[in-house]
Amino acid sequence: MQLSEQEINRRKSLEELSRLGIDPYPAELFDINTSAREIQQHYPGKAFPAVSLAGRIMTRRIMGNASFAELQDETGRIQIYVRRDDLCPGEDKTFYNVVFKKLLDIGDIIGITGHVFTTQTGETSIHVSSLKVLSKSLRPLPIVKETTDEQGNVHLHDAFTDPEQRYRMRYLDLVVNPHVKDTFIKRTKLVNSMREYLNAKGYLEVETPILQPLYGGAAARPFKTHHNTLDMTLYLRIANELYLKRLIVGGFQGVYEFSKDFRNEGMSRFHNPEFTQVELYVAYKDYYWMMDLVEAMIEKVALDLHGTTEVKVGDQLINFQRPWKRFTMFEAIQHFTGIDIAQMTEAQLRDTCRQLHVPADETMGKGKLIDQIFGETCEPHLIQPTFIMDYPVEMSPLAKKHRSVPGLVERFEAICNRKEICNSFSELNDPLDQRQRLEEQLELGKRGDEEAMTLDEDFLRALEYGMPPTAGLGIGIDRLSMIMTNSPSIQDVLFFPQMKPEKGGGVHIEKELEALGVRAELIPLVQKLGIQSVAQLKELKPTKLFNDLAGMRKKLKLEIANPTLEEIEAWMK
RNA sequence: GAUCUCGUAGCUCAGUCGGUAGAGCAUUACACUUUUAAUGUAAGGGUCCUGGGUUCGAAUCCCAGCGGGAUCACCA
Repeated sequence: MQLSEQEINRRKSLEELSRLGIDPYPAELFDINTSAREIQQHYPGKAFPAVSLAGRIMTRRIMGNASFAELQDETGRIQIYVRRDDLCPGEDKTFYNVVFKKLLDIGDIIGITGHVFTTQTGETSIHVSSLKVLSKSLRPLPIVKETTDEQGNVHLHDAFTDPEQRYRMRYLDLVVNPHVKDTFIKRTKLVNSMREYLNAKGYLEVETPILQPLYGGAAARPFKTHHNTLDMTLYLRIANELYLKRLIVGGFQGVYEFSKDFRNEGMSRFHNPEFTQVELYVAYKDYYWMMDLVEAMIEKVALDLHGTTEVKVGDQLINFQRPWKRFTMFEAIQHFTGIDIAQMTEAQLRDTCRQLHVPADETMGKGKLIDQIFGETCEPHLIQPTFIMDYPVEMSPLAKKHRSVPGLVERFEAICNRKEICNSFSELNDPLDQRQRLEEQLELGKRGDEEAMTLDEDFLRALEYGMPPTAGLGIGIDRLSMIMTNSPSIQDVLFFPQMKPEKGGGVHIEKELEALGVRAELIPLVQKLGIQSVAQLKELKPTKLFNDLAGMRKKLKLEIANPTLEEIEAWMK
């Protein structure tokens, strides 16, 4: 492995610590009796004569025989004041002069004891009486500094902002970018808030299979895997709808599940291959009832997270206060375009698309055309939470037919900040109608629609035994978290968003090169040339590699013998 | 998949007309007993993403590729 100068320094410090009899990774626990936040909030109202806390060193200001450093724990930062003669009351000043000043670095984790006081500059600080190394950090931490100008604005310096680095190394992002932690804490609060709400209503939180023999409940391409013992194909679920409905058939009155679902589709600012939904099914209810529940629950979430129903998202202020605006899809289209499409035939809808400059093609049926017009002309205007009701039947094979309007289903979505945040129906519980709709989906599948639903005979069997009228709901937790935390990308609300694999970096390359007969002293040179695999090496022309290696040796001023061309040709075989 | 854009020190970024590669922080050394982006002095650190082309000469201009980001398309 190629170590940077700073990494080498830190490894040397590590050895030096061991030599001085200090275990850089001690096994025993370190007792903590407070936190940075607790001290910051309660001092000086409350005295802290004997604190013990632990955290990571984030800044250091060393001045001779006294030093300041900032310690960061889970709750925030606090300054510590370290004096030589406190740490080393006797003759031997090694622990301060060598261990603290030289062998510790930014990023190291230490535990301290001491008392809280206020410095001359007014900063609440801990006067350290003892210090213990808890974990030595071997890599330099990207240091973010902040200053506050006269207007009180905070400026960041050397911010760790590269999105790729932040997502790949979320642990670092969390250490150096404090607001990131807040986002994820809010996300968890959001889930807890919903869970409280649903539990208070007496609904049962359940778990259903992630590995499913048939994928259903949504229209999406699945991830496929294989079970060895059963020798069968299994799919990662794209939704859990069909399993939760089976539980309603089984007699539960309300069931819900926070579920990771998986869809093998494009990735974007709004799409990650695995994402979280909460799905809820309640017997003897319909979609109007569910609208009331959604309003109430999301309003509570906003209040729990922000203490108000108003949430700032980008430059919009979104208000989740009940009641939300309600439109049928036709009303929304009429509202935003002035055109009433309720009675239109397919041909008329196609004309309307042309008139409104909405892209449409010949494969689109009536339902798809309506959805297209809505998506193009209405969705971009829907900032405040709005319910859109009554969708074309073609697009909703699991929703019950509308009680009064033919061709529609009893379905609604809540749109907020131009995006769908939930989807809900009066669930289809007529087993014959359901079979027919799924068979239509099968037809679509045969015609090449990769997202068409499959036909799950066991699910239909369950419906045939009888499912009560039921209202169902799915809420995208990631999308809602984006809104509730003012995050522009789904990657900001996922700890570890899916990324392309990192390039190269195989640890075994050194051994493989050795096996080829490359001299040990030349291996770092080969790596320095950016060669990360044997295959890559073998693609090069021997003469080029020869030149490059010689050049690199010269550049690095290494006192080693250049490889000969014959030597290199031998590697290539 | 398309378009735009970026790639320079560990980090954040300058780099003029094509002419010896820069700053701050970080690192190393020394000084310093209340600092807070500590300070002062000194030092080390670079495949200027890769490959090709133009040129006496390329971080800089041209072409291709790789990687990242953004926008769009796809995503009931």
